[in-house]
Amino acid sequence: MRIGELAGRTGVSERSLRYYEQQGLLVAGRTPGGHRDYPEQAVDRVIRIQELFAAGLHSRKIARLLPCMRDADGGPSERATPRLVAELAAERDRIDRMMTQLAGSRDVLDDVINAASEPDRRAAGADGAPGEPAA
Amino acid sequence: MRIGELAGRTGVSERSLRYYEQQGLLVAGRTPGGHRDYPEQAVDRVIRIQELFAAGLHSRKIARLLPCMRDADGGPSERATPRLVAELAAERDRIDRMMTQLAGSRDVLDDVINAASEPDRRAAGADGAPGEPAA
DNA sequence: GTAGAAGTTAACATCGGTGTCAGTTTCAAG
DNA sequence: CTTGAAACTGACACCGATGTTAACTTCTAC
Repeated sequence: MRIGELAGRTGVSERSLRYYEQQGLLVAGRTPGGHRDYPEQAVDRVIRIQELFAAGLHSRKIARLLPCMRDADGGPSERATPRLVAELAAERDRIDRMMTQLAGSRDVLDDVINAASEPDRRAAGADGAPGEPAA
Repeated sequence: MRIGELAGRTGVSERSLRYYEQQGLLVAGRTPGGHRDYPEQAVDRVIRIQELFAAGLHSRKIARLLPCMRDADGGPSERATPRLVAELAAERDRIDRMMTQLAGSRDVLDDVINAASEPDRRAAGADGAPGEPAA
């Protein structure tokens, strides 16, 4: 498929797809005229790349990681070097910590959102019971 | 406490603490000489701010959010406007999606890490059974 | 009082993925 | 062939939290 279709199906801009290729994250065939031609599996790969970016990995690390992960495409799947394994373990721990933080922030947001639609307890207790007995 | 101590206790650089104040996220008293003087609760607040940054919120939105969240300090806690609530709900949904993505990426990393320490199954099945029967 | 640690302001740099514009070329359909 | 959509390359801009440096002031302990 061509870059426009891949962009549409993944939600990733053409600009980014070209950037991924430049960084060695994505390989594309070429038509005789020089247009990129992507295989079907590129869709999954692009989504994976996006997820890894979202997880805070940099393109260089992703580039080293990609050949080691066997996705559905069943590629050769290299073995990660001890050095890379150590780096990835650190990344994974960082991601774990980030998930914990995200959960905390999400709860904070929920709290504020819920408080905004509560009936108004100005000087009421923390419970959800109806407000102070009218005088 | 002074900025150095706050930085040490929160793990946030002095630079960032001053930036937080500039953005209206953090209030500090001043000594007669102009040095910042933080209350004890600043520690919790800074950690919250860091979490919200990690969650992808921008300083401006955090600045609007902060007066609406009642933390342990039991501040007045304003009520969020409908507009803000809508924005925060969007942020929360985004955070939820991000958590899902993070979990996916973490699993990918675990996969690669584990594969690197596996016994070697070159042409073996997907199961963990001992390799091919010797000839 | 004095020295050195710690704090202050201001300005500039960085990082890296992405947006955008410009000028050219290719593709596909009439 | 022609024409308009789509793709190509290359360059520049941006965002925004944080690092860093510089020149100066305040605090603290002797």
